[in-house]
Amino acid sequence: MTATQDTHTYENGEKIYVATDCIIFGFDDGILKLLVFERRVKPKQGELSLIGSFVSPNESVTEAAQRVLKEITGLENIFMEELKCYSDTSRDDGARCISIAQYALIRIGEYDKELVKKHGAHWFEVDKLPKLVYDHGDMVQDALERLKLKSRFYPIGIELLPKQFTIPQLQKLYEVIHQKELDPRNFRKKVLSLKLLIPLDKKDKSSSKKGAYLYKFDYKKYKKLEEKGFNFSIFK
Amino acid sequence: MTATQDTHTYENGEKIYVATDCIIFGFDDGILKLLVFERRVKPKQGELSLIGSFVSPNESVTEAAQRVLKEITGLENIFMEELKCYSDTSRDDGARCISIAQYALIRIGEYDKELVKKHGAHWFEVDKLPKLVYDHGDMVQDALERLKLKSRFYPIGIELLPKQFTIPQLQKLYEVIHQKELDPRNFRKKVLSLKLLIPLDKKDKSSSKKGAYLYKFDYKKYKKLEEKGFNFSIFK
DNA sequence: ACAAAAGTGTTCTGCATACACCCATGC
DNA sequence: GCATGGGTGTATGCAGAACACTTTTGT
Repeated sequence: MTATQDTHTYENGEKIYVATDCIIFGFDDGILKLLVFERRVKPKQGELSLIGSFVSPNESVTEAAQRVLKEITGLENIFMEELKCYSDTSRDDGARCISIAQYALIRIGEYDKELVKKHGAHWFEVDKLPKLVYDHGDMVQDALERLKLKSRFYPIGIELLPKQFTIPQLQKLYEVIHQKELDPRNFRKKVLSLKLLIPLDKKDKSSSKKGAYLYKFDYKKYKKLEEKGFNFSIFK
Repeated sequence: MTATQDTHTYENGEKIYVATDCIIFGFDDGILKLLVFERRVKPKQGELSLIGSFVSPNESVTEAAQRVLKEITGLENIFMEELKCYSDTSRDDGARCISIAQYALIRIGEYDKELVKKHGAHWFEVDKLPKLVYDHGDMVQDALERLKLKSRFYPIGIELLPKQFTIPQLQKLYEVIHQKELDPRNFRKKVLSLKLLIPLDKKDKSSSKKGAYLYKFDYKKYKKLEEKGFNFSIFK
């Protein structure tokens, strides 16, 4: 047993492999999807896994995750947050390895399709997800829970929508994340009352004949409000 | 750069020291306290740090934290939750080391005083906290934020109170955590309306002449409600 | 003309807020 | 008998929940 007093002396420490795995969510026309990756090499060749990497000695865990994300999707500066650390001794069948999982929310229209294809990654609907290797399935479940919780109080769902979006689109997103139907009148009222959507006087006609007004999210205003301790909740 | 496809092949992985640090909160008669530890050995001898340990190859991070907590306080089966991973390359001045911080909430009357003394640990009031080594100060700030957030929606504050407690005690706890005065009538009404406190027909006279009724928290009932997706919030 | 989705307004109810007084007891 | 903290009740307002109809336009 490593004696408590000895942290930061290193003598009693043994090194461990440290990895990060990314749970990459996308929202495609009413459906929540996950970017997973088909393993091309042994072990577990042909099986599905999250996209991950070892953390190298000259980068933080966050940097490692950002590197991975860029490598696969070409995207930078996107929403990504630490989920939790997976460290069961039995989680892996090789050497001892812990993984700090991160979940990312991307706009599904914006990633680099060539890169994704090149790496053998595919989008799967979250509710039709096949088995993933090791504890990656748990990671996805935990990430879904987190998304559900966090999106109630923080506008992170916005990161999954195109920069310009309609209110029905936003509603559908919340319905999918929370697996719950919402009343369109009350939803609209609540969302608009927050005064965080900027109307654009443009319509999106892709999903109806009448067309729905486009909005964009007022990041600046939200940031100011957040600093003042502002807090909202979409449902009770 | 570690290629993404190679996770779980280990060839490209380099090992890193993995530690865990515990942010141990206690609530002592209206004051929120933190258990910190005076370093007896070099480096940083005499400075204050959180209690931590390296994670050994045959234990999970959680197990390591539980081991540390037991070693220092004698306590087992207490509330502890992962906070986050601290992994900046510059966070330490020795070898590369990441730390997965965990915060724990203990009943300050129940720990083993001999053990704590033996290890050179002391309680400090959180708002009079001296400088801690490395990024431990950040960890404490982050833990306080988390405690604030989580205690609004989950009854984790209970873990800081004696098993039998009064409503004024509970209120004081919330006031300290949220740094906000609460109306005693409304607080009482809200708390009792949840029907999660079992009245004990006993009074605690330690803080008033009249004495205040003692209650205990109905863990079983809460667990059932939680499974059904029940959700409360102490404030708006 | 009609189907399909977008958009609008009102009522009701419950919960958070604000607020003032009596109670029990040790000193 | 008085100071100290504990305990109770009520009025108000706001925000969430429930709910039905009109608008636009492509076909």
